[in-house]
Amino acid sequence: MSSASPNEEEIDLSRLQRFLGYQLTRVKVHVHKIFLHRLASWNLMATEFSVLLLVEANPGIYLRQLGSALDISPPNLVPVVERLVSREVLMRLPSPNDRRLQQLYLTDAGKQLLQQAEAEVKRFEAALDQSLTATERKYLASALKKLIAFQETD
Amino acid sequence: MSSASPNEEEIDLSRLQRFLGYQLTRVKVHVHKIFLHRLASWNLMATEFSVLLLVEANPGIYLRQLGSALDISPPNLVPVVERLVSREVLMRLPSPNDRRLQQLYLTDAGKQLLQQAEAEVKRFEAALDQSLTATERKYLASALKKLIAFQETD
DNA sequence: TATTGTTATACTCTATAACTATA
DNA sequence: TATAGTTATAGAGTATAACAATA
Repeated sequence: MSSASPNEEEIDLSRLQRFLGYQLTRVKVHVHKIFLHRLASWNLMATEFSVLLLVEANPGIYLRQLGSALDISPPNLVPVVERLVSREVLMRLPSPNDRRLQQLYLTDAGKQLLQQAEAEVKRFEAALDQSLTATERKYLASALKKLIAFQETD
Repeated sequence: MSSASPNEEEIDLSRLQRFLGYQLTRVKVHVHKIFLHRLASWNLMATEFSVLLLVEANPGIYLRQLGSALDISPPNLVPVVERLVSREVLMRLPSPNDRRLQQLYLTDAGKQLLQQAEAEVKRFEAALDQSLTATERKYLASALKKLIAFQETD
């Protein structure tokens, strides 16, 4: 054959791959896809899983607290909470002290859902961990901690 | 004061923070935000920057090749390419051998834009690198390489 | 038949402004 | 006035089905 299929030809990715930002994006997208596939049985997205986990760890948390913990603005968090309330895994109860506030709690169904989903996530995380050496895990953790604290200098 | 503002109260993030997938997502989002802010002067988004870089590194590349290199499906890549063509930084030329194919090239304006943007990205990447130790850089790189190759076992 | 690029569509995520009800 | 939650809206990313032109 004189002309191969375009997809089989060699593409030079080196100029892009040397950027840490590019690597982080690719890894996040890749890991996120497998994560979603694992959670698909419970019809949960990553954000929804995080919301359930944080509400169980912090019963009575307010929407704004949840949003700042997850870096999601209140307008963007409302539909997520709304979906979970509709599924009856999350409850919104008005705060007795301040009627502007809504306190969030898991329902019994929500606790059961989270228990199963978290077990699956832990299996996934164990597999991820096992793909790395102890040294890689150690310095990956410290590097990620520094990168999350990275701020612009100018 | 007997009741503090909700946002000032302590939220327990520990159950979430121990997950590598959560850490990766948070770091990616954080670094991506600063990256976008740096590129804002050139009115470029991360995907657009990647497209320009890959096209310059691979003149005449086809849309499908570009898409598989960036893990973006053809329907989702078309509007990105369209925007860049409208800005006259990217050119689409029909392939002489196969009239279904469109070969992509940078215009002179595109080359100039990329040169400035890439210099800015390199400054950003240098600052990122400087926030890490040599050991962290080394094992972060090898860990990310393994994670991008991670596949589901079942 | 199979493939490239494209159109259409829908859903999620993100970002901003403005509204309501409470304080 | 200030704040919590909400509504509305728009842009960007992601996913799938289907189409026309070409091979």
